[in-house]
Amino acid sequence: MKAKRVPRAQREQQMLDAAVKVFSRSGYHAASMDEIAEECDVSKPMLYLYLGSKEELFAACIRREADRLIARFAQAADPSLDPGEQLFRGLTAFFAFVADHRDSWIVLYQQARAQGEPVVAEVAAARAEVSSAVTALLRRAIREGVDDDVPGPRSGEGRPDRGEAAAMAAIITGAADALAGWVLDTGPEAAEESARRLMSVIWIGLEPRLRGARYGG
Amino acid sequence: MKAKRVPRAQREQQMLDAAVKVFSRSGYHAASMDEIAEECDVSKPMLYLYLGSKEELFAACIRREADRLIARFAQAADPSLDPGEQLFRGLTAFFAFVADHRDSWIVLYQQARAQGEPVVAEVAAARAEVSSAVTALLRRAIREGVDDDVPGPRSGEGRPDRGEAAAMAAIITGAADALAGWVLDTGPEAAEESARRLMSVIWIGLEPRLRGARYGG
Amino acid sequence: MKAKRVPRAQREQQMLDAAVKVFSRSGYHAASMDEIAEECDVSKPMLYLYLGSKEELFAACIRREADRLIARFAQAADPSLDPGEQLFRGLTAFFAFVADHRDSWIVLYQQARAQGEPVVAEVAAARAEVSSAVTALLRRAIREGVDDDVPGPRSGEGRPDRGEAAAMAAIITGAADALAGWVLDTGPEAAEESARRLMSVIWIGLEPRLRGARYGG
Amino acid sequence: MKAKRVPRAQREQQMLDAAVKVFSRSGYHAASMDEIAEECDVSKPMLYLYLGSKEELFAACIRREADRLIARFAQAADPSLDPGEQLFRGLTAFFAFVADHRDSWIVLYQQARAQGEPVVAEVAAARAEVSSAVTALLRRAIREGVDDDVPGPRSGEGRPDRGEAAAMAAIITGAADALAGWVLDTGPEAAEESARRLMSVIWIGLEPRLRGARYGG
DNA sequence: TATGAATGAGGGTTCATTCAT
DNA sequence: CATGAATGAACCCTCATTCAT
Repeated sequence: MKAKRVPRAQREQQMLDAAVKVFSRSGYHAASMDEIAEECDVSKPMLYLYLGSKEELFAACIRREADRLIARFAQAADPSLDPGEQLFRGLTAFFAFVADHRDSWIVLYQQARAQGEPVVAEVAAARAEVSSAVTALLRRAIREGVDDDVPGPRSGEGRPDRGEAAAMAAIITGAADALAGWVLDTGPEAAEESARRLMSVIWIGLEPRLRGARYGG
Repeated sequence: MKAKRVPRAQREQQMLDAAVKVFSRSGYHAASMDEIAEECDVSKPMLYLYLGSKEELFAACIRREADRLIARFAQAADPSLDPGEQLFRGLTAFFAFVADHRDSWIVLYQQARAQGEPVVAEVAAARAEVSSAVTALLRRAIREGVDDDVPGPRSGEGRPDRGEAAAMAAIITGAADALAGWVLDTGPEAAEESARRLMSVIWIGLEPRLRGARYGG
Repeated sequence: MKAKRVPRAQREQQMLDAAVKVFSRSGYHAASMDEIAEECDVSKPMLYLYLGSKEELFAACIRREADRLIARFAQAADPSLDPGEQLFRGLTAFFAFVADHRDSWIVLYQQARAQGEPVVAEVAAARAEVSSAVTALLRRAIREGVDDDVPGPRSGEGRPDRGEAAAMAAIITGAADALAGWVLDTGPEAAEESARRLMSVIWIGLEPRLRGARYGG
Repeated sequence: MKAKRVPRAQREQQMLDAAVKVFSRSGYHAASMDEIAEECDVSKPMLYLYLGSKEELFAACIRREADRLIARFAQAADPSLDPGEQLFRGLTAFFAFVADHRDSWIVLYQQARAQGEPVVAEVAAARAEVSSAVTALLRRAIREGVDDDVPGPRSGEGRPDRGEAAAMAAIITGAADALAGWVLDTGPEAAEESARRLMSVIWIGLEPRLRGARYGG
């Protein structure tokens, strides 16, 4: 209908905005390119010209939103702080992001998991990046013994090996994702409050664990 | 090919088996009724006669698999045990289920989340049931003070209110789901080992929390 | 609209009939599957179910029509006859086929040549079969010296080598195709008349050539 | 990229060059205006400004290439020579043209035939011009008795009527086209050699025929 | 109980073509 | 002279769903 001239770079962002909105609302498969095109007041051929295909469009969404999320987390988790504080601030940033970008997070968390082979690579890459940020944090914590003046096994059988950090990262991100979903479902609360909730459950157990304590002796 | 006469109840189970397999392999939308019909060697009209529609078929899958999962969990989490042991055994049962019924779990965890409005109700109901099992366990723990001979605030500002148990349940199930996915991706391990991993992070923190301790004071 | 039940084998033939008609009328690219479906009073999904894709449908047309044409030619060119008579009868059969199956021939001759890579293989195979029938005939003629009681170089520099027979076959089939087109454009005539026209130009020169005579000494 | 100012006449030739290349490579329908525009480093609006539409562009290609081909043929077939020599030299020029302008010939011969109603007129006109050059040559030959000192029926029942010359022209051009295609497929050879091949089959028979001889008495 | 035959509807993709600059 | 931005219209293909047997 209206044919307002807009430079390419800007149009692409509009398109991604619309796509995230629609993918979040309907899911990847149920979303139609017509719907997305209409959402950003552009004809379908423009979508294809700029973003290539539905699949590539979805991948571009994932990439953009994951980058944003990671940036927020990384910026908040200042490495000069001690690990617990880092994680707390990172999680606070994460919950703030979810509250601000509801749609982005739904696409990343709910839609991204369900796709088949073609999209999975991009998604896996994005999620891996998130996880590895946390993994890195945990590894640093393990290396440094969390807190140098606290006694505990510096190394030994109980001490979590470096590979286990990945499992812990999975646990933490999974727990954070789930809590974010719960907050979305039950009504908003301050990001700090959510982060504290999670830390209260996780960190209090994680800290001893990092020093080698295990459940069940 | 051949038209073997099979009683209805049995045929329905075959159909559900095939559907779970195909939904897990291709995802809800990408899965076609043709594919499912072929998988269980039945003509499409039979599928529709017995299960109604694609949506209803999916809902039936969710229902059956969720029931199985919950049954396993409930059976393992003997209420006469103390809460920590209950949770440990429940999680062990859960990880064993995931290992045994890979497809079922993929459908429940990865596909179910991504669907749009029509399917979502059934899925929500199923997940709610899982969560409420855990929530119930936590509430009992809170009520009983976890462990009666340990000092701590029986009730007070720090004490988690009954509503918060739901948030904790979300955290635990989310963490368990994520860890299950991690195990599936990185190679198998004993269900007990996974459960211990998770308990090591979660329970050591959860226990004090249940008595009122919070992160950050 | 009408949903008359017709067994598959028969429907497939109807579809091929319609496809040949439409491809001949509009050309491969301009022809739409809708058009073809309507022509044979069947819905598009049936076309795809039975014939696979537009490309495969076209290939199936080529294959069927080429087989028919070759069968007619081969049946007429009784190998017990002498080569000239064989060729004459074969050509007569060819011109009769073109007159009877105008559409088939248009698809084979005019459409088949113009297609890109994907279709080209099937077409090439079909055309090769036609050419090789003629090539075989010519080779036999060369081997037998055409007519044993006529003097001429049995073998020698002037004698066409076996490879050259392929060039001659190309010439003959090309000439026949072109003459068929001319007849279609200028009005019908008896197949025998067309064959005699062609033989008058070609065979009178071909016969000496087969014995080694060349233009330009 | 860069917007070099180029005078119209020259730009049009560049466009036709590019169009011939692309049409030959992809076929008329599969060729896209984008592809053509890119091939000659010009924006699409310029194509439309100068050449009008895809159809007109194709017609312009046909016209230009056909003119070139006819010019080569006419220049070589010096009317002062005797008909056989004329045809031989004309064919040699033709085969040389095909070898030099592979793309042009593919468009003229393979693509032009397959198009639907709108383009067909231009193509028919071009082909008619080619054929009529040969027809004129043959008519002159018939009128002159080919070779005045050779006995034969100057006129009579067997003598080919003037209309039949068109059929012969069709045969010759068809045979030449087919042989050109065969040469393109099987590897290059001198244009003279191809012409001699064709003359060896055709002319040796054509010459008597022009004097009234027919196959089958 | 069981199925081969059939379709309405809609999705992704591409193309020739035109403004506005 | 030259173009980046934009679109209406079609086309190929697939799917959930239903008759008629």
